[in-house]
Amino acid sequence: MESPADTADDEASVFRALADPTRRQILEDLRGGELAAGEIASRFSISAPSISRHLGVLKGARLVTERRDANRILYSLAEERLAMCVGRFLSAVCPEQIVLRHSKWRAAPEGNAR
Amino acid sequence: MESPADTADDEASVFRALADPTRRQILEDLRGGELAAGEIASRFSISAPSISRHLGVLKGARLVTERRDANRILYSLAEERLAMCVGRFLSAVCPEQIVLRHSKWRAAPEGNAR
DNA sequence: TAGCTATTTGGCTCATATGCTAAACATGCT
DNA sequence: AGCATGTTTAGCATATGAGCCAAATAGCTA
Repeated sequence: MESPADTADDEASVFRALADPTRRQILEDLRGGELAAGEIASRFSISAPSISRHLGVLKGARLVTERRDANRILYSLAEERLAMCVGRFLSAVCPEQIVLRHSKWRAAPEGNAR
Repeated sequence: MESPADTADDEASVFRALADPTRRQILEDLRGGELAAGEIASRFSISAPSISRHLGVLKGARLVTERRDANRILYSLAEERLAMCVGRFLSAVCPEQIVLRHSKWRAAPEGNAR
């Protein structure tokens, strides 16, 4: 089942995940299809454990999903979630500039934490 | 003239600016038009100096512009830049999900920093 | 100039984030 | 079982970030 938390501090975890350039690059790399953790790590000059941590952050923000394939763990991109979370914010701030293809999210609630 | 640095570490400054919920809220607040620093600060429960720092970060990412009006400094939203920077990334990662209204940016170069 | 308001800057504390290496865990193979 | 491979977890060092208060700067008005 889908996790219920989808509008509130969700945005926070997504934008924090996107704050790091390595993580953004991982997402771009996953655009081509699922990749094993090691394959991802080999594209960067930082250690595998560090990449593993980045993948953990992305997974925590639910921007990627993982599945086990024998020895390896394959990661894939949660495109729609990324587009929804970021798109929701973008259309709250500059709705004139952007248009979402799938507009099936709920409008962002007015109550903001401050 | 547009500032020349517009594709490279620009994205980094924008996404780092967006990582903080207070800063995202400031951007949303500026959606209604320009606001003085003090007006912005009064909407939050944190100190004016802290808000000033947040505004500095947003200004550094060129997501807001400032203009002086006598005593006060009025900030306004750089909507298009926000849409462009975030939209460029979004369409690099999940181009199927989103569509930009003004598509007048250059395509992101292949050479990535890593 | 003095005094007032608005805003930023300096200097500090505390928490979080990122990187590393070494060690643990998981899976498959012989 | 024992070993090789792939990945994560533990533990640590250092850097960055966000908050505060006090003090400095900028502009206005008397």
